Amino acid sequence: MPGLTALDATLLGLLDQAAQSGYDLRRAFVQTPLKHFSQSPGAIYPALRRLEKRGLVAAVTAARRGGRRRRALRITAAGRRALAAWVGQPLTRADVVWRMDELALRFAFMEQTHTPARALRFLADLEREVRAYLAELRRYRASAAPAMSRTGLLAFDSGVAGYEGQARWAQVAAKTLKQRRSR
Amino acid sequence: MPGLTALDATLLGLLDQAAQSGYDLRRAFVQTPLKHFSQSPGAIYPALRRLEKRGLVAAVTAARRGGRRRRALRITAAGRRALAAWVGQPLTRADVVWRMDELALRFAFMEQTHTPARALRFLADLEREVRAYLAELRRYRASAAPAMSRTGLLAFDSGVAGYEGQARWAQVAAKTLKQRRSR
DNA sequence: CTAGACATGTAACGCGTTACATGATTAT
DNA sequence: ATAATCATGTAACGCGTTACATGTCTAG
Repeated sequence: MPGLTALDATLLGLLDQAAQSGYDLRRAFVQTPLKHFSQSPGAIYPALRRLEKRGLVAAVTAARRGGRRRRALRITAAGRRALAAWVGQPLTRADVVWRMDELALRFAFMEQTHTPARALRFLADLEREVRAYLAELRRYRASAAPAMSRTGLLAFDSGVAGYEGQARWAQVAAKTLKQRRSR
Repeated sequence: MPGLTALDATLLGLLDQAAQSGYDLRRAFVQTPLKHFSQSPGAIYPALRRLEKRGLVAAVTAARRGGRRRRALRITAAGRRALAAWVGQPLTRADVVWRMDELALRFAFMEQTHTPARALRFLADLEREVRAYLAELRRYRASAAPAMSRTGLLAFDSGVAGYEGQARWAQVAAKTLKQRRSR
């Protein structure tokens, strides 16, 4: 069984919240900040087909309510397991370097698939990995800065600032989760 | 003439700094934070081929210095024009939503292709577009927050914090460029 | 003379994007 | 009757990733 793409996982996560049609899902992508993760029907419909073929989603009795035939989809037990596995993957340095936005998605769906304690561990792992990568970036900056252009250096610093923000966010998010948990 | 991918543009930008071989370029990707933008030879070599076919880069007399044959490449006049056009594209909302990292790249290479005044305009455009998008995100948050899970909301806030950081960075970078310019 | 670093590639595969194509229903 | 909206797709195309395949020079 191959893994899930970020789009696959997002679709599963939304279907886990409520059964709905491909059109509803597409609207959720287009009309909300989820648009960041795709919005073209040429990606969403084929992805749903693949998920159906793998048994991770299934069609529910097609109600037709105005418009054309509606094929509402629901997530299956196997689908929930696949989503949980995707969310719960070990957090690696590679994720931090290449897939930071996917990490945010994984955290967003964590409440649907894991315990709050697990979410806290995710945040601790994230902060650790991000700070380790920050140290690497600062070492690189110290050695390469003299040869870089001004705009090159500023662009680099923008990336560093982004990771610093993520590290801070992980701290604050952990604190928030703990507070809400104790009440 | 089709556009350039981010990888195409990065290769052109590096070759604009110094003529070098595919292997040198690949090393630059693997060993520096450029790794964020790819590192596989299966992407870099085909991209170089395409650029050569389009006349944007050209081989220089192949010196062989240890190892195997080395095909050093240099950027052509057409290549510099293509790079400048890529860097100087109008900055759109779509860039902010889907291609934030490419915007950083464009700014990084801006000193090679444009005047400092143009770099300042880029930063002003960036800040304006990011703040406009932030307003949209906050409107969405206000309406959708009640229905969102705790981790979902926190993940959303991480994205908001990221964009806030970018807006602040654009301000600071502009100030820095102006200072260095007046001295 | 073998191992490893140097240097350049290719083949298979999957996915996403853009652009287009329908068909049905509601509003004017 | 026509336009717009709802709803679901497909086809072409390009690109990137992973994994593999060489060939050459240097160090031990």
